[in-house]
Amino acid sequence: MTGPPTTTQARTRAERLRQELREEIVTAAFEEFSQRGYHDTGIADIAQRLGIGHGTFYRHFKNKRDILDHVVDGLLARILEALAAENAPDAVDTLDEYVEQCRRISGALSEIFSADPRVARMLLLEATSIDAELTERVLGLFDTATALTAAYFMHGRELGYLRADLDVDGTARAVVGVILANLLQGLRTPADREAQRRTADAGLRLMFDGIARR
Amino acid sequence: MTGPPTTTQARTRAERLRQELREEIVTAAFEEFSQRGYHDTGIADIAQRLGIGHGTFYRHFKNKRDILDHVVDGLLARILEALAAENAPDAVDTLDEYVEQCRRISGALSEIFSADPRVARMLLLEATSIDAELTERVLGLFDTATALTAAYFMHGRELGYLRADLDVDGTARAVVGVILANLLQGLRTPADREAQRRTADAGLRLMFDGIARR
DNA sequence: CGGTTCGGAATGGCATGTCACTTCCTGAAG
DNA sequence: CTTCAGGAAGTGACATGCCATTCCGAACCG
Repeated sequence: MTGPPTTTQARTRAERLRQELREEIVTAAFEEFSQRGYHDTGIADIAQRLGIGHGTFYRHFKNKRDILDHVVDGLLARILEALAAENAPDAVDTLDEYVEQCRRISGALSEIFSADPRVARMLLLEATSIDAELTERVLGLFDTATALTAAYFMHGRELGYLRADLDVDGTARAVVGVILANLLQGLRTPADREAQRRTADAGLRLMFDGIARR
Repeated sequence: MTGPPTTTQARTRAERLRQELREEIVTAAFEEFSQRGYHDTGIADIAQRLGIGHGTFYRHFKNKRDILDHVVDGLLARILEALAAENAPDAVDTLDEYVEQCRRISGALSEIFSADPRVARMLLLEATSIDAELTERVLGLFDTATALTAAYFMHGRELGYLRADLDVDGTARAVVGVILANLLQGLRTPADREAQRRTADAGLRLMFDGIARR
């Protein structure tokens, strides 16, 4: 009935140490995977980074694929948490409020992605090519983002501050594409935060006003 | 000085046959790589698909990585060709003409990507995780697309049919993101061409007019 | 018949996962 | 407070299987 606590506090000192090592392994694996790539990383590399024997690794994780899941779990959780925290389509009643809300979401995302380009590297470049199940989880994240966006659009269209003829679903997908463009910018110019901010701003402006002269 | 002809016509019958087989191998490799993934595909799989011994493979290509380059070369060439064929920023003098032009480009791209979802699979999901050089080539394609788009924007801003305060570069990146959204849609619903057309339309509309009520 | 191409058995190297052994920790008993 | 026993965690040599690549006898062409 108990089972080993995962995020919860561990009772005994030994348990706490064990838990700590587990997390260190996940972190080390993330670093190796996101930099060398999954296939070019050996269990030995992960172990060596921590100065442990690679046999020890297998005391904590079933196999290489298993830890990859844990790494991705952590990243997806962080992202979903950020999205969920800001999510409140019904609390937005005017265009200006929605712009503000989008800025908040944009900020929360760049908090995650700009702060560490390896996150985008891992999710966009690596995790999409391991197997169908993992690819599905990453693409599923995009679907989730699309759905969240679509909820805002639906609300805004009803309240009349968005175009009446807005194709909610198709446009939501396009907007997720704009977010993607920001992640790519983060991959291209990891150091240049300023460029990232400008791309984000341009994306937001495009989203609301388009490119045509009014 | 001669070197083996690649696209050119072959003199002798043997050379022609050899050239044909080369192309068949590239095609077979594309099919395997895009479906199973690069790492899960063995040279033997490619050879078997063609009913040749896998030793024969090495008569035509240096190694596994080598043929991957040829596969990607072919795909990139097709895409760049399509983009170059439609490219003519200076011939576009009004907003309507630019809309029309974008529709053409969008059409040319879906000609390639919607017709065969494996192209997007290969480039977006597989090719980004092999090594730095290949990743660079794929991301470089996005940069090229961004540059082409930016040229149109510059022109349109000068002629006054696009917003005067348009951030040319940042917005171009965002628009490439919208294109990316279309590719993802193609991956998600490969069979549903109608959904893809709707996403493309919504993307174009977003690009020109944004979501806000006018 | 030279020479060229084919094919698939053999090779080599490498990374994963196992296991028998060692080390360390902890809690209890003296 | 010290000692000790039991068990948990750590370790890295080793077994295993896999696959890219090589190589040489066979088939085939001209």
